[in-house]
Amino acid sequence: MGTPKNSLQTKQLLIDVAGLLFAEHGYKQVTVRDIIDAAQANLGALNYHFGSKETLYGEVLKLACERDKIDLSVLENLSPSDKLVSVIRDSLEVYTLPAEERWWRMLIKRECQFPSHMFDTLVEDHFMRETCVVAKIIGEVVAEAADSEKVKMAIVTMVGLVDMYGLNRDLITAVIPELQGRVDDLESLAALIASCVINTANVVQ
Amino acid sequence: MGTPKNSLQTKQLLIDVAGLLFAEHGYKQVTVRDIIDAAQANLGALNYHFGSKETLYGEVLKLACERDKIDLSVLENLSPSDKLVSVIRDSLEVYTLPAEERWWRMLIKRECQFPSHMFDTLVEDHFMRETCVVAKIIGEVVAEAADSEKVKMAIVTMVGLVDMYGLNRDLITAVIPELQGRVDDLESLAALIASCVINTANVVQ
DNA sequence: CAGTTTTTCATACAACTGTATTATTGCGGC
DNA sequence: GCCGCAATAATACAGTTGTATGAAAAACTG
Repeated sequence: MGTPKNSLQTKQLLIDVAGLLFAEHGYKQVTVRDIIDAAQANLGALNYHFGSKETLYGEVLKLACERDKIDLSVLENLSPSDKLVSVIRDSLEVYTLPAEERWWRMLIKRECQFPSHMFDTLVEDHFMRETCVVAKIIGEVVAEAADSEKVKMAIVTMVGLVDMYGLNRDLITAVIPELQGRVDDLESLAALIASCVINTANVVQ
Repeated sequence: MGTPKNSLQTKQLLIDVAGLLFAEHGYKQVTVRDIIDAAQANLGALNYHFGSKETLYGEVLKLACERDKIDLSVLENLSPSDKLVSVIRDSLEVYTLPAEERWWRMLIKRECQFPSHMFDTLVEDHFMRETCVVAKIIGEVVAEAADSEKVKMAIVTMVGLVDMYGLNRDLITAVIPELQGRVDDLESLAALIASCVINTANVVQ
């Protein structure tokens, strides 16, 4: 027996498969046997590479953070307000992708729903950075300092609405089926959210 | 042995304790032994009254829906826009209460995060009804029909922002500690959210 | 090719989890 | 006072879970 594939392949595959499963069903709901089955690997392999389920989760979350970084390259040469709409649209778009291509975002949300020992790391290494990126963009649009409370509140509004219209799109259409077309129209949705973000910055004093 | 308290007391206590635990840690994370320990009851009692953990959860969720209904009595004699702000403030206030007095809201959110076999019931028996109540209030404020898509989108914005500023208040202050004062000022927060709700209805066409 | 290291595999194990079983206790009606 | 019913208690059990072990296979090194 023992038909080892490339070691790095197996390790990376385990992380990827675990990420998908953790994101979809939550950490506790997924067993190590679910993971090795989906990865067509062996219990020993998981134990060998990671030692424990918890350690595996740590590596999964680290990968998720890397993949979830905002892509700034597409924003060059855009006006401030177009940058904002673009960032929002891209963020919404993530939720329309098949699960295999967006598990990292889901996983990060799960970590916020059930904070683990990695939560503080997530805040410091990921959210802090991403928040700064968004702050600069919004600051330009509303002509305020990026570290002003107006802008910071606007960020919160943005995240809240992106989560609602993106993450909870199934909930929305379950309760209000007539909105199906609305939540599918990412362009209009992004414009709507952007206007609420700007509105927030204007209302806060 | 066997020092039975009043039967209804024990059953109700189990539901209440289970609700608190399920809401805080999630269904799967809580074991039946956690529940009976916290309720100072016995495994047999749980099995006798409910037969299974899943059935217990069903009763817990049903209770949660009852307790989460919007209280309309405080809204009489208020102007439409004051009604809206009042509903938002009350909804935000829930998240400032100690866990024992707000587990029902948390539990309902958890059901949305990890839908169980009860999800459809939750949508039909709870969300549908609550949505209609809010729709009427918003409809009055923006002078649109309660079943218009403008109003329906405004509801989504409202829920999204209440969740963000309420449910995720710990996340907000972890990432942006400077906003501590902002998320504690429910009155200003309610006004802010209301303005975004109205803005949504105006932007949507 | 030989020797070493890395990786995989099958299996074992103790702890935990939901549920069932059986006996025991308290209470109301006669 | 006693009998039937409702409720509680202690224990048992089978299935699952995360992790450990040791042997086998592959990959790498010289």
